[in-house]
Amino acid sequence: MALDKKYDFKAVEEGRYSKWKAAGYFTAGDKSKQKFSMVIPPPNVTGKLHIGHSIDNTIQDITCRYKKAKGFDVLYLPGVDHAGIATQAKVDAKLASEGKSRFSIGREAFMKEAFDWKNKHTDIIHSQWEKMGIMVDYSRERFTLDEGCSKAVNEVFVRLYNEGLIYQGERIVNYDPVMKTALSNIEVVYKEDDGKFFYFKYPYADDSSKFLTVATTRPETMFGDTCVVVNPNDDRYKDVVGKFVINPANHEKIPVIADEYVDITFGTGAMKCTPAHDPNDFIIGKKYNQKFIVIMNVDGTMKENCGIYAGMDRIECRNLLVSNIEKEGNLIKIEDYKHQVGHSERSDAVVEPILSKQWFIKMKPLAERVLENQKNPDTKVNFYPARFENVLIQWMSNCDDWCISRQLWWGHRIPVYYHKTTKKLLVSAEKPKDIENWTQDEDVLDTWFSSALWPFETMGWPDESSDDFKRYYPNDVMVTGYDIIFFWVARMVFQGLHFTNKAPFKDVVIHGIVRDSQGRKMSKSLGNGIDPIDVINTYGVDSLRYFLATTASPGQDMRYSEEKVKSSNNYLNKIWNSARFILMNIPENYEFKSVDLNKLEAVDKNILTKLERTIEKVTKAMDAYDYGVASSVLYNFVYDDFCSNYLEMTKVTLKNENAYKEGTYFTLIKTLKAVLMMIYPFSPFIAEEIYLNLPQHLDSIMLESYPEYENNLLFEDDESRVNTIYELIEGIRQYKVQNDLAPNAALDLAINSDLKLDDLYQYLSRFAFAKSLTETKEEVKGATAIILPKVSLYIVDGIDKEELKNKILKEIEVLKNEIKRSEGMLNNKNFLEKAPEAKINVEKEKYQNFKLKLQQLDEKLKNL
RNA sequence: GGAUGUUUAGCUCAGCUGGGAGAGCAUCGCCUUUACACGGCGGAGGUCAGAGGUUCGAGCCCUCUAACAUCCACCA
Repeated sequence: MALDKKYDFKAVEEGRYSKWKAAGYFTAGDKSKQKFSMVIPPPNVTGKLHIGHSIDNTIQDITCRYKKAKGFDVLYLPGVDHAGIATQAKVDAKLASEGKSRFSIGREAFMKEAFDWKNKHTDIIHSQWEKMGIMVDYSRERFTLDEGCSKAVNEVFVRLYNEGLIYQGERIVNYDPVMKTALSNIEVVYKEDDGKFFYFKYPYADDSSKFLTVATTRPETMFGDTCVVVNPNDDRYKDVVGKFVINPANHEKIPVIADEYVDITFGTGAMKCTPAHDPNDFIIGKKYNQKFIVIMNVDGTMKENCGIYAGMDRIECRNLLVSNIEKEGNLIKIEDYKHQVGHSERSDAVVEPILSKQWFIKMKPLAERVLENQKNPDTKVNFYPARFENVLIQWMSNCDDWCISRQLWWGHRIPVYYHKTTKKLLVSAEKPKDIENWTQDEDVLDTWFSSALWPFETMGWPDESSDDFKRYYPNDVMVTGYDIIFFWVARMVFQGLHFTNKAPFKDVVIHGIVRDSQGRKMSKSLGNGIDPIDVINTYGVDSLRYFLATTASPGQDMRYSEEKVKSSNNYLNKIWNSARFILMNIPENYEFKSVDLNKLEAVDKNILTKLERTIEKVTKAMDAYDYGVASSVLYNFVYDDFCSNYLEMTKVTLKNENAYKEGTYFTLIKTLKAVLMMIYPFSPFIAEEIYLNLPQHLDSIMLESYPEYENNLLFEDDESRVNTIYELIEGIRQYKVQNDLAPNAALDLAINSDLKLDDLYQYLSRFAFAKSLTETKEEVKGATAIILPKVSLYIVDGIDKEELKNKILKEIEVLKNEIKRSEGMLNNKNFLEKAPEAKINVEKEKYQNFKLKLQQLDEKLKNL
């Protein structure tokens, strides 16, 4: 078999994935091996996958393919997330475009719509996984709303409730008036908005000629005000504390109280207090036994207790109220004011803090368990890079209780039932038998509630005796972006510890996000997103994967760069062509078998030695999830050692009748195979295609083992002798360029060396166009010398000019500086005492070489 | 206000536990040599943000400063 002249990624990738899948290579379950498991972060069923998913999946798949090649039974478990708010927003929008709403069609019909949506998008996601080439085990695919996950969710809810860790409470929560649901604190994103600061007169109740000035950004909440608060140390207001003022919005009498919370220097130092619509005011309200007056509906319209404003939208109300207060002469001024305003992460609506009854998880005991666990080196979760552990610890150290109820339809219904007549509350995983007497809680759970259980609910939990749970839990690694540590990683860790007594995974590998070429975040509004499918169609998935895995260092953001994708493609083409060369040069029916290592040619020993070192370094980096380092070590080996040096050399040995060619064939195939295995996790398609053209291949590279480091293949003497040849060739080439000689100018050479340089002339004539090579025991006068440790090579003709003299002078200058530096070090007592001996010896050797070279250059200069 | 990250060649970025700075792209010169022009050979280009300090030795460790970025918490 022979490879095509050009690496055609389309031909290479076409149909390959379905063959792998059909052959069952993605299915875990080989009990003879040690297990390695990971779950995919389930993508939302809201749309198609973007390049952020691509980097995530690429790193996961590299990890899995590497581990599989290293002999593990790998489980890479796929699935999708129902994505409560996000999906419901999409389905709501679809219904709206058809002139319908979820309320007009009812819960059942809505759920059908939503499931249709989910199915359609799951299909899209599947086709994208296929395009990305990820080896997920479809036989174990899960969905966060499937039966097993629902069972796990109910179990967790009930147990946490019974343990007192879930409670129902009336508290200020962030309300999204567009989606009409409560949100957790981390679903609120703060943005700087242009707002207004309104200054109002609050006349004294007993003397309308006097007033307090109170400033606010949200005048519409004044209907819920119960008092005005000033700082007790604020001299301006000492006399008014304890008196009453008139709320200019509704003309009600409210007291002025004093509390140190108020910042004297901010605004006017007098703050209106709305206990039901502001978290800080809520605390003050509790402290001073205030009423909690809710004045806004969940859709952002004003309640009946707002007089003429009842039913108005909050902003409409604000505008009208301000102008009415102005008419009454109580508006002092309006200032422009930039401030941070909370927006809903999903709908972007300005969130309203509203007092409402919701379900919460009590975080403190759960978080403390996480913090405790991180102190134990044996059971802690290891972050790569390590600094991200701080993000977890910091958040766990001071997080608020988690509001888990959502006023949505798409999600896990809260397993709480209210008795129709007795009003008794029942928390139960199973529906009550006399369901007709009960009403189930209308709310669903936060999506992240089920996501938090993902690492174990997908493996059979709560049935801890299930095969997969016993074998594959806990997971070995979790790969995800840093933007999701709070939302997901932290919650998986505390739920895992609480319910399985184990951290859900040993390692967490954190990666950054892909930005556009200018470093901006990709977003719909900017329209700067890169569709991975477009990249795959242009450059192939192997190039995209290589690019994504190798462009950024761990945890760091990266910029999308088409040039780099292209250069990844060039690299793969290079590997393709090196393979093509090798396959062209081994005999037709060559059988790959071991050979007599002692008889190997020096150039073969040289590359085998370098290969072993490469395997060692690459493996070490792969084990540390450091794919950037692994790939660059391999890259340098492939380009410099393998292609530029070794393959060129074999052009000589393969034509040499006396050479041990069996050894060269062996070395060629062994090295190529190792290179393929090392590139395979990154770019599996091209690796497979070439692999299947090797002699004695298995059915697929997916069945092949990763190369092991073998120290019986280290031939250090031969390695350094051959390196000397490479250096001589390089020196002659430089000489030609510097002396304006044609690259193929023929030269007479003389050599003085103790080294056994096998077939040196062959190599020099082939790669440096040597006309002759003679041995000499002394310096050749008037010739240019290439001086290496233990070798001097003289270029006898091609003679000098003034330029050459200048060059020598320059070289002498450089050498003198080196010698000065070296002498400085070697004369430094501290260095000699404190530096490691090996380092000192290296420096001494360098020094000797410098001296020798200088002496020879001086000679040469004299002879000119 | 708290925290983290970044600052290295024209551009985008590597640089592992401190021991004389690398890659890709771009650029210059030469080469169509039967693996590859998606290439080969050779070159040019860096006070490693700044200032101190530790060390025999600092891009790397410590302190401070500056710019940029991100996250968390936020005063009505």
